[in-house]
Amino acid sequence: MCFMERGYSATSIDDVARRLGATKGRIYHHYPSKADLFADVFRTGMQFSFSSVEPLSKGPERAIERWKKMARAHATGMIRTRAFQRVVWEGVELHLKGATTPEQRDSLGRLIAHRERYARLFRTTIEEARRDGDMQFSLTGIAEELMFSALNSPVFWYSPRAGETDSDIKELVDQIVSFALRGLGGKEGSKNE
Amino acid sequence: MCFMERGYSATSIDDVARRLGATKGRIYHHYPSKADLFADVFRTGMQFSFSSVEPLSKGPERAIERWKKMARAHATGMIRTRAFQRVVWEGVELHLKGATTPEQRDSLGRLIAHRERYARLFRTTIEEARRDGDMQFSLTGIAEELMFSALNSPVFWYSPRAGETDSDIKELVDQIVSFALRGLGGKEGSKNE
DNA sequence: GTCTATATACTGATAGAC
DNA sequence: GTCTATCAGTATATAGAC
Repeated sequence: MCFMERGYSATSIDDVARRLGATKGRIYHHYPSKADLFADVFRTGMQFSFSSVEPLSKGPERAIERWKKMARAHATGMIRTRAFQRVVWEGVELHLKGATTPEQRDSLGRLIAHRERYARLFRTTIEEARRDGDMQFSLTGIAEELMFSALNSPVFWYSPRAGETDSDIKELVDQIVSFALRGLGGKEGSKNE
Repeated sequence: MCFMERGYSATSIDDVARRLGATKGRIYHHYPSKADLFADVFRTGMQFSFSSVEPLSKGPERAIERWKKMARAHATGMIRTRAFQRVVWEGVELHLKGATTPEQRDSLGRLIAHRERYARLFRTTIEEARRDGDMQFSLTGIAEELMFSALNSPVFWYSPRAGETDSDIKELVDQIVSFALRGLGGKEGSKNE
């Protein structure tokens, strides 16, 4: 499933096949419909994010430091896989509107549940940070939306500059995470690492 | 041009005509293509935002208070016209990718210029606030993107609750603006008004 | 100016040869 | 399992009657 890192929705299934170096027949042999293809891609992407962030939430550091690492990993992932993330965004917007066939309900349901589990990683870590006195807020629904809006935003506005290094991206990510942290009401303590 | 406040892209031109109470012929009599229709709608929406925010940038208050009013007006507008804004977003994403016909280049160019003027309203006001000592940051490109990401975000996550009052929305907007202000590094001074 | 066909092109999905 | 047709539906856009 490593094939598509650029985009398929709003680009036809013919395009997908072409990029894969094959034809539609192959795709429809594996997936009954385009929506199912999308669900699989979406799930793969979510699992990738989850498995890169989840370990960070269990580290030995203070909760706020764990949150910072998680947020950095998330934002960095968004930048690195932005083309993919855009497609996911588009697909979610599309399939959430379209009256999903009843048979695809639980497929969509599982996807949403997975996203919820992912959000919970951040929520519980922030709750710990609040108990540590490093955050003034608990993560209400709105605050959570605002936090992810900031961390996800580079998906839409980032575009690589010529000769950009990894350390440039690291600095970019630091700005994003700092913005979100300050926004949430956290203290921007010592620069670790 | 008051006709569409909900959505037209990804909903066909037939739908637009139906909602207008007419047929395709009329639309194609006024606009040479769907892209031109979109450009006109987009421009109208931008001018609406601009004309509601621009006066606020010229008030007598301290710059940071003007910025707060501007940000509140912007966020409130995003919530109130979220369906429209979603369509605009979708259309921009679509038309920015598609190899625009050379004849529509300057149409798109003017649109981008208008958006740039709008962003400048916020930038100059924040610059003044920085000189007043109320902001630590000047508004770099990244900070600007993050700010608008936060202020625009309710377009995607807000949905009205049953029995929601204007004052509920006001509180919501306050949370959004506070998040953005803190994120930018501003002091969250006295609650005015 | 507005409506009713209709041309043209593209998409998701299917059937059947190999 | 993979490819080559091909169907059916829908979209933008156009031509011509009124």
